Amino acid sequence: MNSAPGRAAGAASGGTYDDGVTEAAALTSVPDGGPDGEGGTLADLLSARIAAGEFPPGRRLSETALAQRFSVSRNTLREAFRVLAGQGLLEHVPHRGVSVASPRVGDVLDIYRVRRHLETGVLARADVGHPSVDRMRAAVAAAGDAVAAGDWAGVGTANMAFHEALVSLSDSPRLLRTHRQLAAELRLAFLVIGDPQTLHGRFVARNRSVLDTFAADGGPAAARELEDYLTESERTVLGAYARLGLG
Amino acid sequence: MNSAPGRAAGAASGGTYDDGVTEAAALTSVPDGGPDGEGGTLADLLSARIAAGEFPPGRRLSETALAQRFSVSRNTLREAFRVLAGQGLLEHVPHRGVSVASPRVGDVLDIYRVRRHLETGVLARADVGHPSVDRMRAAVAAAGDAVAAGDWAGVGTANMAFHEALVSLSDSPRLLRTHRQLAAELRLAFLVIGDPQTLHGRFVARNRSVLDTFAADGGPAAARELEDYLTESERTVLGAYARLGLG
DNA sequence: TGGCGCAGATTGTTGAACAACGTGTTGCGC
DNA sequence: GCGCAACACGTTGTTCAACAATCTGCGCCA
Repeated sequence: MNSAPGRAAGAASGGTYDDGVTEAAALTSVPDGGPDGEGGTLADLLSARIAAGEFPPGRRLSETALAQRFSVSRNTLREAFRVLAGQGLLEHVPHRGVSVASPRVGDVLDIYRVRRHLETGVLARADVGHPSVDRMRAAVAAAGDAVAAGDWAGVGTANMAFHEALVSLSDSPRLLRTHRQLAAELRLAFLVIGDPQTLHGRFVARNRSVLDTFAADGGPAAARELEDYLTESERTVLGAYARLGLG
Repeated sequence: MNSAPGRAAGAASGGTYDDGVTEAAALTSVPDGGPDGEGGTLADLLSARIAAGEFPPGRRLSETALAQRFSVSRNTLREAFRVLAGQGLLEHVPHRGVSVASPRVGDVLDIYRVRRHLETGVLARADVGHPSVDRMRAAVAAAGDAVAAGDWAGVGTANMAFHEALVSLSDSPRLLRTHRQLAAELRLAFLVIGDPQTLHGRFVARNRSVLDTFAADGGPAAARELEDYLTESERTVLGAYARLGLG
């Protein structure tokens, strides 16, 4: 997977982030322990900015420019780069710098393969009375509200919260960590496509349905439904990639 | 400075690594592309040393001491720390430094849970004609040779090669990456116990058996056998932990 | 047109310095 | 003696300036 410069989405060119603006960010370097939110570390801040689309996939990140931008030293920034590269959010090529990862078709295939493997396995073995079921329910409700409000970004985060809660059914920190990384990478793929409505809008009902099946008929039945759901989602993403000429 | 007096062997237990010895390591910072081996980056070098038991689990790693030891700057070392911490090999507590991760019982449980989930799932869906089957066979043979030679470290690496080849059956880079990290963490647990013969010796025959079942009866049957195998391995590790008073 | 070499820009790394934080110790009061 | 606050020390966090190593783009020449 050489770093073919993902010039994918047209959005890449527009973002002139290199205007002389410097942001003074309050970085504590100590995790604030909050359950969610962007955290206090530079890596978390960068991660949030990437997820927000401020640095589109494929964008090259200059050390000096970004260091000035965030009012940190190059060395500190490089440490954050290593963390994010380890999470698959950044691609690091020695002597050629880092750029925001730009998932290719092969990556999308792999991500969905692992997601299917992971999520269906968890759901099939899960206990219907697990506390995370409430979180799944809350996420479904939040997604519904967001849809009603036309807040597609909110739909996206609620959708991700649903699947994260689903993986939490396993009570496995490592499974959850792996899934978080997958979700972050997948979000990059969504940014490549750049059409949140098509991507997330159709699946809020499916989330609810999976949850209902889980409550009524148990894990294995819900897992089968989830597998179809994920495959359809994969097809949607791949279709969008093909339409963009990234096949 | 290029002496490199290789005092490796036997240094494991006492581990007074803070004698003024400085090792000049040839670090290229560009991955040498080799399929195995310790690679050229500082992070890879550190990782190999940790795996070799030179820095035992729980050991605190002083920045200035290690930087001198490897003849690198503190900043460079800190970048390597971030990489390894992202892989779960090091624990990083802000303002308190990094130490070699020391898996607790809960970690062992989680690692084996994920391994079962991952490896059995892969094996159940795998194709009997997959090229990695040859690698599995080679690993089994290598393990047999190592047992015959009494080379328990060799048995351990061959065992790990077997399971890595098994996961390769999925053709999924991300699954493979996750498994590599799990294996690295598990190796730390083995270092905590420190009895390679008991841990690896018993399982070479089981590897061969799983492989034969896979070839003869297909993936699902082999997966069932593998699950029992992993559960027994987990029990062995947990038993050793309990015996050490780490329960 | 196509390859060559050079200059500029960027990354990789170093060393020193200081700030911020944790930790262990000292000394005091009780 | 015991508990507790102030202090000194060591370590980590971060910055800065500099240089080496490497990549990239451009002009040049055949």
